[in-house]
Amino acid sequence: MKATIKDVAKHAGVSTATVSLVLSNNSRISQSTKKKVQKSIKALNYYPSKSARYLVSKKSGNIGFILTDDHFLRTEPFYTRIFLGAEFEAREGEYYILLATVNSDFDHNDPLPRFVLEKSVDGIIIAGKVPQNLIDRIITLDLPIVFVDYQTNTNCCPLILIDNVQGGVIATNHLLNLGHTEIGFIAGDIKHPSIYDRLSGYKQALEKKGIPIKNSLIEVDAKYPDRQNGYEATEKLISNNKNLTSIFACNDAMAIGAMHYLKDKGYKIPNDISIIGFDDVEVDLLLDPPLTTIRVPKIEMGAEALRVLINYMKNGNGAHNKILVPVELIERSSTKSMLNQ
Amino acid sequence: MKATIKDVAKHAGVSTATVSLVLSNNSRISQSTKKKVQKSIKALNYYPSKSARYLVSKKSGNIGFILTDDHFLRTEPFYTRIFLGAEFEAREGEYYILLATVNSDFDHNDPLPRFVLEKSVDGIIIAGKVPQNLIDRIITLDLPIVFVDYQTNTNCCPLILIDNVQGGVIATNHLLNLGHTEIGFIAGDIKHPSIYDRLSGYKQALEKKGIPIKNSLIEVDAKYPDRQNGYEATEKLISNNKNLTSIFACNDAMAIGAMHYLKDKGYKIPNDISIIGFDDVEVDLLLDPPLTTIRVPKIEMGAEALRVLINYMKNGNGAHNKILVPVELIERSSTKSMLNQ
DNA sequence: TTAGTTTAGTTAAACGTTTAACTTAGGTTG
DNA sequence: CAACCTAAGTTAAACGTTTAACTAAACTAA
Repeated sequence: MKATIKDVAKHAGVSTATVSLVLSNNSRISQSTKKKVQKSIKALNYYPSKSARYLVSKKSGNIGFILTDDHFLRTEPFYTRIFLGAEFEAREGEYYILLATVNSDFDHNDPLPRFVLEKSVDGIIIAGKVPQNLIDRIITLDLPIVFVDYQTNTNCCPLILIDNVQGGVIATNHLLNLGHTEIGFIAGDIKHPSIYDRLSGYKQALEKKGIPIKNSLIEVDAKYPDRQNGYEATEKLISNNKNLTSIFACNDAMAIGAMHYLKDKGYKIPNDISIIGFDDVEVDLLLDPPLTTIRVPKIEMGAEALRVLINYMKNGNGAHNKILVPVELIERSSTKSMLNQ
Repeated sequence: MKATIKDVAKHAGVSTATVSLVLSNNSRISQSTKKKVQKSIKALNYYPSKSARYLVSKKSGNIGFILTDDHFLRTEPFYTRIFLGAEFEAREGEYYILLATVNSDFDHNDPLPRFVLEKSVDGIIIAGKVPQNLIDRIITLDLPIVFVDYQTNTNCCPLILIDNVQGGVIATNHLLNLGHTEIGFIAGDIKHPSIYDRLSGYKQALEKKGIPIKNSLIEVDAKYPDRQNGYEATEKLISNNKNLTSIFACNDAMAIGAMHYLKDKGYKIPNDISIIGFDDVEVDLLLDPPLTTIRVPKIEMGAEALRVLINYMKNGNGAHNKILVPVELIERSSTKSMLNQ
């Protein structure tokens, strides 16, 4: 049978309160007693009952993690990594993470995730774009929430965001520095804040160099930034821009689609056309050529989200924090200089 | 403030015991009282406190889900789907699922997942191959466990397995029926029971047709069944078998690698060589040509694992159950008949 | 010496359920 | 009509913690 605090107390010859105080590292307990109690805890393999503990503290010890199921099931693990980052961070801590996926067309009579209905979480992480009406409903519950990789209009909660604008600048500058001036930009879902920001970065970088922005170089009509749409966007891009020498894809999935299209049509990468992606997903390395991209620290973002949430829960501060996670250029072989040709 | 059972009892003019009995649908309560209480529950938006409930029942209400992190992060979502299947199944039920990933080189002084140490789960699902010493240690805890998609030598727990032998037979028969006789088999990690079984199916099908099994057609030296190894295995296979007309890859990832190799070398699929995979992951449809494969019902397996576990936990039976989940042939365009050429 | 302070604990109530044991009012039997 | 049964509840203990309030001993200061 599982040992209880009473067993430990008896074993150590103290009261249960003392054991509890040792557990919470209270200074009222002498070193010698503390040692003694800790020995008993070890000896009996005692772990405090969460239920009993949370009963009195009125907490649940759980944190909810919400995202849409298609994000969770994305072919290239992106949100899965963010989730795992949170999981890693929670490993040593005192919280468990409960995952819930919602449908991406979640509507106002779909039920909220069970853990929020049942109030079994003390805080929530929302990852990626989720339906607005989900947010609206969840926000009324006044649970601490942090958003990761999604910027909502509600200015209520800490935000952990990729520095997308800066990423767009870095990617575009990389191509500019290589001597490219005809740089295509392909994306899906331009209303998505992240993608919009990447495009802004692209524009900023061009403007700074005094290069005019051509609309024909910007292909952002796809609905979703996946491989298939990358393929098709590239097709349009190429047919409208005969002098194109490089492509900045809003994410790696679209970049991969672009590579497929170009290969199919006999273009050599990077000799004919350079490609840079965004995200840095695992397969990039397996591609031929390996894809130059902007690395997003996914695991780290998940961990950061958890840290920020816990701090927010404990101290109540940081509600308006907006953390921009820096990105970095990962130079591989899909981009090449135009200069020394 | 959150409503408690006392609030409900007061609101409905009954005792707290009555409310509790209504909650558990006890027949001792009259219809009229039941209605009244349910109304109060709704009115107060009452949800029973898990902590209080589990305190007395000595349960945790949680189920642990364990897999290795590289499985969780597989490029093509496979275990992620199994997990999601369990999550879907748990949605309406009374359990929460706690995920823990372990390192694939987990060794005997790595700590067990926190939820098992802290005894915060009532049962465990183990998905995919995990290190044996993890299993050995976890098994001593006498928690109910079910394994999904992994067959361990310990004969202790319900098993949810893909019918890999049958899958191997179906895949091979498909190629045989199309007139192929030179069928290559590529795999990684042949010690993995699933892969071993798929090869068995391959052999069985050939034997049944009276076709001799040639070792040169079987390429199973890779360490892990991923794209890269699929690429390389195909290279060896081709160089050793000039008359090869078809390939059965042990999974889709290797099949995709094989397709890359063949395309790189100028082979036409399926005209020159037919390929069939195994798993049915999402990208198969995006390939050119779309990949013929053996579909594994991943979501369904996860759901089944949860159902079996819950039944095992509640009724204690089925410890030696071994559920073979049937697979089906998904015929797309990467395989083609040799007959009418 | 006395009153006050500090240290290192202990006591007991409280958290919100479940459930075995009890109660009470009406039947039903023989 | 006594004895028993049944239906529909109620009472109260128990689950394993935390923590505010208390205590007792040892020390300190005047």
